Amino acid sequence: MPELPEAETLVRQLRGALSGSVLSKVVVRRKDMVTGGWNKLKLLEGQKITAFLRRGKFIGLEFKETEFSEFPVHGENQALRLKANAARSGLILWFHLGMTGRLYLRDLWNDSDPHLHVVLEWENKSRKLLFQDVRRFGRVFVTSKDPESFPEGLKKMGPEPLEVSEEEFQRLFRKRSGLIKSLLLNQRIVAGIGNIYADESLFRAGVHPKKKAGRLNASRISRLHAAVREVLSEAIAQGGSTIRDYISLEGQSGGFQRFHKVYGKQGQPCGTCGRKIQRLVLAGRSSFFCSQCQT
DNA sequence: GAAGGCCTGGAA
DNA sequence: TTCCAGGCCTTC
Repeated sequence: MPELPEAETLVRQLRGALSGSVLSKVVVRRKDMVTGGWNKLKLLEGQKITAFLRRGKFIGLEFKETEFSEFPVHGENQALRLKANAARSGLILWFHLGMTGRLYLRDLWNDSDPHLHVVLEWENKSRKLLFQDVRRFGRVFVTSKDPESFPEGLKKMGPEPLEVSEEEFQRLFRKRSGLIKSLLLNQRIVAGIGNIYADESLFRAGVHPKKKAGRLNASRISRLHAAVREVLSEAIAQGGSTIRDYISLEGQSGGFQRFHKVYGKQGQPCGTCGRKIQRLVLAGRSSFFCSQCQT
């Protein structure tokens, strides 16, 4: 459920709360939540955050070795040399929140919480950054700054929907045989859209979720492009949507769920035409739509 | 293109 | 007790 607007909200709040902070301690409480070697997180201890990134639904904290430890490492200690080399190019700590992942700040953490997987402590800061995930669909991992080192999911991700031009958007969906909603959810085509914002965007664009993309004419794809951008921008302005699990860095709920027109509203009247909102299952997920307004 | 599996808590 | 939520990957 944390989709692009929720990730963007968290990134903005992280930027406000942790800019320039030095990571003093990493506690990995559940190693299998970290892909590609949990001990790589340990390399980040002593490093300073230099940038806050978002790509699709992924949240990235970019680190750089602090000035003191930037001195070249002499001697035969391989681990230290590797650490120094890695640090020189810059490392990124990535989070994907899956469905129930949470990233938030707290002074204290509960050692008996089985869902608290990673704790990050900061120099001169009492608050810790906690990564919690009940259903464990989320992931944490470290890469270098070089996109070639990114895992497939990040490397092959499609363009950002808030940046993609209309021409490119047309190209992405034109002549495709797949169902439009499946394609919207496909991160390799366009990044960051999940079930909620796919349904809301399709409603706004007046497009039925089971419409084959290739059957949409240019003006309808154009309308969908605009709808996606509007829905995502408005959701960001509202701090995302909280259906059940999502909370912001400060533990607040999002506000955009109040503006949902179809998601989760099966049986309720459509705000535009009054017909009952319907639900169908597509690619294993619920799809909510208005059969009158969406064709 | 569909379906199953991962995973858990809460609803039916 | 069973079912359902769904991001993402694998398998058919």
